[in-house]
Amino acid sequence: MPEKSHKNITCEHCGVRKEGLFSNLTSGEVDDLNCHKVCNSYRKNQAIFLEGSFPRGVYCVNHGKVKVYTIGDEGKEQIIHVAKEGEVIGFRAMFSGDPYKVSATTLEDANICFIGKDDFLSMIDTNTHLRNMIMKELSKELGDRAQFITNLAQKSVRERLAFTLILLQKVYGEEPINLSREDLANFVGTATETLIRLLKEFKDEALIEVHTRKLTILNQDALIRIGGAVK
Amino acid sequence: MPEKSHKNITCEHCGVRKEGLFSNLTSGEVDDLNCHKVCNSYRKNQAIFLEGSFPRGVYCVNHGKVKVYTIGDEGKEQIIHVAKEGEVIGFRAMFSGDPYKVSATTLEDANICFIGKDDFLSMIDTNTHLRNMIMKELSKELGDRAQFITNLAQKSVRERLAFTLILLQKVYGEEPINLSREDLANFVGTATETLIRLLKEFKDEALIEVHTRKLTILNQDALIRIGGAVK
DNA sequence: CGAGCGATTGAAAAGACTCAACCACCGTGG
DNA sequence: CCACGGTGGTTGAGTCTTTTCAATCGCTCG
Repeated sequence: MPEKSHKNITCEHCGVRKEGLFSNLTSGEVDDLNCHKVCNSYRKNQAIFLEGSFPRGVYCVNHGKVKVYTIGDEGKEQIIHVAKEGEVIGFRAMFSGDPYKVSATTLEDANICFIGKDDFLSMIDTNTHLRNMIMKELSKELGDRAQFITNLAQKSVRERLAFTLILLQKVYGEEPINLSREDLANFVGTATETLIRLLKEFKDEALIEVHTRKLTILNQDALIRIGGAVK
Repeated sequence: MPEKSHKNITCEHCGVRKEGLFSNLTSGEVDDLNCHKVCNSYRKNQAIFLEGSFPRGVYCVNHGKVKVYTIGDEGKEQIIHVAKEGEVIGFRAMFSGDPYKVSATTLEDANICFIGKDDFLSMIDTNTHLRNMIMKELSKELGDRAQFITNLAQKSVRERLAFTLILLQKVYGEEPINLSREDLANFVGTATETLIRLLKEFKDEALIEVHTRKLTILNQDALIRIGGAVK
């Protein structure tokens, strides 16, 4: 269970709303959203929802990074996406009628607001703009995953690592990338040991800077040359 | 350019409509759809749309199988999905505002109806049921791709081939699976030679029957044990 | 009949994984 | 305060899967 936040955020003043699904709402719609949401704070490595369970609503990340992943047959995680501030997660399951096909867990301490399924769906029903944003987002993610699939099938681990670092840079922005080696390996789709060896290569080639968990990209162009551009 | 069909299909009598996106329409809605669609026939290996081009509408497969794929950096195809009769393809790009992120090409002679973008979008706007079907379908595909990603990252080629055969059996139904070795390899995500060797293994183990291009599954349970179930 | 494409086979090489050991750091409890 | 245990990170060696390259085969089509 998430613990109650001491400090509730109002959607109106939410600094990260302008980026995501809930941007461009009218002030009435923002009020509506605000009434229906509940703020919760999460500790690092706390589960938000789990594959196989039934969805009760959607989660809007106010602060902190979140990994979205599936568990393979051998119990190994495959990270599909790292969500940042402003992103709404778990809405796919609102429409499919199925239980979650993925799990979500915080990568650091986080503030995440919850909007119940009924409230969310009725907002969608009445708000054309929001609905279009959702469909656009579903479509965008579908395209992203097509590229992810192609990368996994056709690129070497070295290439995929370069690609993943470029992708993560977009998530972390100015801050250094901050993931455990295991999480990074589970995103790239490789063994932890292989990942560590390749990170060292990149460090030796002065493409990245490594401070324990914190990775900084030094030569973005070279990484793009290795891993290909994010489409 | 697709050639004109000699025999137009009417949506009302379309035998494959009941399965897909356009099932459960009122008869008025079916008439509406019928007025806006254009029937085309395609030859085997004919492109329907290409990655990078701008979408003009959606395609409803009336007869024939269609591969949906991306082209990797080295020019190699990665098949993402094989669409069968009744499926609507290319609708993702209706909402994203982007050009196609995937290409689609017929795997055999096919009849495919076209519905223009404006007509399609206005149907969505006015038809809640259709809209819900679309959102459900987008969501379902997103879940499928999450499993695809996990399989590629974590399973061996042998396991992926078994999984892919089970998947393709659902597409081909009673008929034998009928793909070139190269297409099958590009779906599994492996080299053609590796695929051929593994097919022989499966044949020697009496899991499948091979007649040149045509593959029949003899032992479904064993393949599921090897490759895991389709979620 | 010859060209050409798809399918097949063999051999060698490369890439990645596994396993095992070791290190470094951190927080805890004696 | 320090020993202890645990977790996450790192390294090395060996193995195995998979790819690559090259050659051959078989069939269809013009």
